[in-house]
Amino acid sequence: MRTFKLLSDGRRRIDAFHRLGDNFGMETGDEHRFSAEALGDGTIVAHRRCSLETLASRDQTFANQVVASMMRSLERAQDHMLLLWRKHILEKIATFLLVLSERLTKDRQADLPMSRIDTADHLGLTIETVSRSLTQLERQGVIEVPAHHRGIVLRDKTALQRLEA
Amino acid sequence: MRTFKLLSDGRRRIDAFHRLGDNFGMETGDEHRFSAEALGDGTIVAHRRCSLETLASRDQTFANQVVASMMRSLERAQDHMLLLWRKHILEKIATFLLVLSERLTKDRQADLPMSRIDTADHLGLTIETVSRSLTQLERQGVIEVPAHHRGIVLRDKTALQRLEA
DNA sequence: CGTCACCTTGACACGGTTCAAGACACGTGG
DNA sequence: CCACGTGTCTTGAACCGTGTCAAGGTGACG
Repeated sequence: MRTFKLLSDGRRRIDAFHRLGDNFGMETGDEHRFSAEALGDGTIVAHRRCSLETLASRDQTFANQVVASMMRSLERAQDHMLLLWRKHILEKIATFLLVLSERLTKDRQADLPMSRIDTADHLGLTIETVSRSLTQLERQGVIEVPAHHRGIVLRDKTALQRLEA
Repeated sequence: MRTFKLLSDGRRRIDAFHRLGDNFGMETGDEHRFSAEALGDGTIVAHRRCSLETLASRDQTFANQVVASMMRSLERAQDHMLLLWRKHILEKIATFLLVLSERLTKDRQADLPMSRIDTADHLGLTIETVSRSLTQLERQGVIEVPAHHRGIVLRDKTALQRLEA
C-alpha cells in the first residue's frame, strides 16, 4: 500500500509504503490526513477508532501492537525527514536504497516494487532526476538495474553508505 | 528545547522544537536517536523506560498522555516531511511560519525564538537563503522583522497560505 | 571603543528542474 | 506476424534557484 496526499496544485506526496502486517492510518483528527492505494493484492482489516483504554481492556496484545506501530511510524518518519532534509540527490537516493534493502531484502536484491514516479513523489524529486541518478549509480557499478526495471540489485552497499555521508 | 542530530560531516539536523509541557524523546532502540539542548530555562522530568502495560497499570492518565504525545509527534513529523519535500524555498518558509504561528502565537506575533541558524538547520536550508527569503517577504509586506531580529510579525497570513500552494 | 556573534547582501557556479525528444516493452487488433 | 498506440523510462539541452564564498552591517557587551 502507499499512503499519499494530493496537493492543490496537483502534485502528489507519497508519505510511506506499507507491507504485509503493517498497521497504518492511525489518526486523531476529524479529517483523514492521507489517502491510501493498494499496489498489489491483499486483505485490509479496518478497525473502528476508540480510546487506548478501551482497546487495551478488550485486547491488550493488539493495543501493544498498535502503539508499537505508531512508534515505528514515528521512527520511519524521523529517518525520512533526514532523507528529505539532505541537499544532494545522491545522498537521498543512497539512503532510500539502503532503507529499502533493510525492509524488502531477499539477499541483496532490493526488489524495488514501485515505479520511478512513485519513487520521485516519495523523495521529493522529479522522475528524470531519479532516472539519471540510478543510471549514474549503475555506471559506477554500485547497483544493477535489470531489464524490465523490476527490482534493483545492490552490488556495493558500502559505496552507498559512503554516499549517505 | 531542540532535539537534533549531528551528521558525520558536521552538519546538524534539528528534528523538532519542544515547549513547555511537551513530552519528547520516547524511543525504543538500544541507542538514542537524538540529542537535546535547552533554548531557555526550564525543568525536565525524566522517566525510566518501561512497557506500556506497566506504565498504564501505574498511572493510566500519564500513559494516555504519553501515547497522545507520540501521536502528536507523528503528525508533526508528517507535516514537516511535507515541508521538506517541497521544492521551492518560499513554500517552505511560508509553511514554517504558519506552523510557528499556530504553536506560538500571541496575536499575530510569531515570536520566532530560534536563530537563523536553527531555522536553517531545521528546514534544510542555508542561513543565507533563510535570510534572503525573510527580507523578500518583508519587502512584499507579508511579514515584519523587528529590529533586534527577535520575533516575526505575520502581517498577511492569507498571502502566506497562498505561497504554501 | 573594540570585539564578538549574528545577520544581511552581493557575485558567481553548479546541480536539479523543466521542456522536449526518443527508446523500450507491452498489449491490442488487423 | 506485424502495425500501432500507450505507458514508462531514459537522455539531452537550456534555464534558474539555491548553495557557496566573500564582504560588510548591526547590536550586545565588556
